[in-house]
Amino acid sequence: MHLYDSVQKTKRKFEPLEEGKASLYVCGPTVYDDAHLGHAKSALVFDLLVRVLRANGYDVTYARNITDIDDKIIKKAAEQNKSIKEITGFYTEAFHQEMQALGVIRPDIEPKATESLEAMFTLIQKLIDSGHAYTTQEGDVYFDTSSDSEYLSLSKRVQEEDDKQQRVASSSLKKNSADFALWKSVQDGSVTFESPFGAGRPGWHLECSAMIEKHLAKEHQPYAVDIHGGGADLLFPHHENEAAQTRCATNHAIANYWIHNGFVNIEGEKMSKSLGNSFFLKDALKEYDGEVLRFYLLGSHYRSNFNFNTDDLQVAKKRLDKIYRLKKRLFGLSHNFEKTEFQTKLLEVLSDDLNISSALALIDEMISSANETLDTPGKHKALKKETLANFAYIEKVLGFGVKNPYEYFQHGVDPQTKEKIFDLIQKRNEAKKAKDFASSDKLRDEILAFGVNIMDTPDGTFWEKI
RNA sequence: GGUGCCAUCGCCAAGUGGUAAGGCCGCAGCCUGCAAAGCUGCUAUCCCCAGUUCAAAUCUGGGUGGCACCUCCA
Repeated sequence: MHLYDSVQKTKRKFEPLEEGKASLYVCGPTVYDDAHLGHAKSALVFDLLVRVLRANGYDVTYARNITDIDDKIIKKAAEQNKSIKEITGFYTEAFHQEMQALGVIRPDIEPKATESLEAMFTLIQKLIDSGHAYTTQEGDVYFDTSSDSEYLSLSKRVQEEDDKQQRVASSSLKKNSADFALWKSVQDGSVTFESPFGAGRPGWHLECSAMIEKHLAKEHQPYAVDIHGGGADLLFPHHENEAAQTRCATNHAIANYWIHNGFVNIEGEKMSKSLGNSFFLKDALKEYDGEVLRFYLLGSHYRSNFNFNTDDLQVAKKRLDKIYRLKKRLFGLSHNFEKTEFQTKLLEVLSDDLNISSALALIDEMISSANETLDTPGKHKALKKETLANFAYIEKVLGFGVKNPYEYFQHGVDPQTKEKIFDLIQKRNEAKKAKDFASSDKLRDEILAFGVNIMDTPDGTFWEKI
């Protein structure tokens, strides 16, 4: 398996610390608001990575954190006159539900900042003891970036030359402008956590380093985890700082491989609150089947920037439809899991830095070929079994085609409408039987008005929501 | 200003040295009462210029045009 390492900027063969095992830590959401399409993309990318690693036989330990200590959370709680826990609990639950709708598998470990404070204290103390951190007069603890000769090696940035000026300009008590808070002292009585360094709250970057040490890191390994992932924007400063803390506090680097997923833009514009075009996942899920969103968001390479627009989403749906139409042709048949050449090829392209486009091309070719054969007379028993086994593999590795095909095509249609459609189809079939095609075509138009396509097959008339 | 990424058919999008995958749209056809679905066939020489090479979309140099990050951010 090969993965593009966004720090070394090259594709590297994946060689885990322990043979047959893989550990993966991904930066998860800060739960102060609804998840947007960017969160979805990131979660989906690492979901795919975990699935492909597992398909390659790795015993994967997958951790994705929940940041539940944050200024924005505290602010929101104050605004809405709610407790921190109410806010984080609500958005964590919403996040979980939305992830489930997208078919994202739950991480093996989902650490929360509030449950990892001890690990953070340990890390801070180590950094203070080793001279990599200092306490200011205000009671804040900062990481001393000048004490780390490898600082900025991750993001390959050049140290700012204007440190002196900035120190004069700001009233900050930081030694270097790049220094970042490990612990922020809070004296105003707002939400605080007790610590050996006084009351306050931890710095964001520290959370991930601490959680990795607590849950994944092992003694005598050169790296704490095999793979560390997150959105492309996290490389600097978040991951740079994480790497610095871990490097200076422990005797290992934080990660061997770095994976960063590309950003989601909406209709060509960056998603942001200030632009007002934030596309919340919950809104998208009201309109589209979660699996369609999964298929669409996963449909182009994880590293490229993704331009979300509804036209492309419709195109993606059409492509996913093809999987389900063939599944309808095979509905009700049983199969054994047999290994096919298709599956080998599929895993091969996915193992090359998650080449989803090649994978989809293979799937389309497999579908066309199966349809072609099924269109010819005969029972095609072997082909059907093989195709079903292929579909089972696609479900497992890609999470596509996991639903009942009939239900999939009825997404978003309420029971009353279904009944009406059913009645109209009955009437149309009667008209057809009487060769009253004028009436049957008129009835078909009525059905079409519901946004529903119908198709006559040897097994009867079926309908699909367009 | 610093750092980095990208530029392939109308649209989406693979391919990092060996002569352009796949999907959508379009056209022609098979099937169908007609459709829909399915199937078949057709449709690009890879932003520009120069270079390296037997061979380049793929490497090098120079342009042009997009984009991202630079301590809120998946």
